[in-house]
Amino acid sequence: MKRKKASETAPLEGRSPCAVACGLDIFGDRWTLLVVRDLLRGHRRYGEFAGSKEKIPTNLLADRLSRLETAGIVTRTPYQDNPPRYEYALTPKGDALRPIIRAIADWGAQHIPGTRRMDMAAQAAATGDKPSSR
Amino acid sequence: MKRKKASETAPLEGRSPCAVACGLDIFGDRWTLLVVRDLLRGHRRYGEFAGSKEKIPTNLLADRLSRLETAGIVTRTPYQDNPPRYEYALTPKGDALRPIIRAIADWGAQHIPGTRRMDMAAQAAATGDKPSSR
DNA sequence: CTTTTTCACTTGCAAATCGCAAGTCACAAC
DNA sequence: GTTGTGACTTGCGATTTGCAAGTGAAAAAG
Repeated sequence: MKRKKASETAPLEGRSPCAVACGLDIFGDRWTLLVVRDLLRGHRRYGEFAGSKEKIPTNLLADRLSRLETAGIVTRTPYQDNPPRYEYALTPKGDALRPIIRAIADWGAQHIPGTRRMDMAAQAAATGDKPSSR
Repeated sequence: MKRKKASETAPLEGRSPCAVACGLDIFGDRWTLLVVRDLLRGHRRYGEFAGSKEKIPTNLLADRLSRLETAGIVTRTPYQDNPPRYEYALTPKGDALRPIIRAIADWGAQHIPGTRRMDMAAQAAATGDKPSSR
């Protein structure tokens, strides 16, 4: 059980006072922002994340979810007691990552051939962007 | 000597057609976007990147620079012949990463106590943002 | 009521990556 | 000629990945 200690709003490592550096300490890896992307798409349960086409290894999925929880980005609430099952949701702090995902999706769609922005629920609504304007 | 082959605009691994996933395959790690940040700040030479306060290990710096080069995000041009010395600069594709760095800086400054957005040269000008309004 | 599935994770482990320290190479300075 | 500087490379132990298989409990199937 990795649910050891969160010591509230942990100061993390903090390798520098730079917001970019510290942000990357939290989600700078190949999987974390992908589970955030799935959360933004409305995924709530372990199996839904594991079922995404990128096929995250289940041990990493469990690890990333628990890190995101201790980082205050997702919440983990039981939706059934026996056997204990939880569902995950973004906190406001997690939802605030949306512009980052958006920016990455924009860049990728424009600069990596063969990729496309996939539907992100309520994407336009949340940022006030017009679908037809850029 | 990691300068092996770039095979033009390589199709990369491409673990899915998702722009976010493929973007993360390129810069989804703790250091890559940090050197992009430094490039946006105007850093040009190896020593300048190595001198940033996050203290990237030099072997990783060399590796990240060559990956960024093969990804078409930075260019490496000699500024002296003997001994051969190069300087690095962002391509347009690399400069297009600016909104991502911006989004991360915004998020970090707002959600990670003790961090702040550091000056990013010509940040406002490139995005049409007003420095005094937020 | 016994067997099979499903869900949500763990565990094991080989292979890849990281990060620190030290080394190299060529010239420039002292 | 000894030291310094810039740009890397090399070694290597420690950590992290990623794949496969296992676990536990209930729900569905036979």
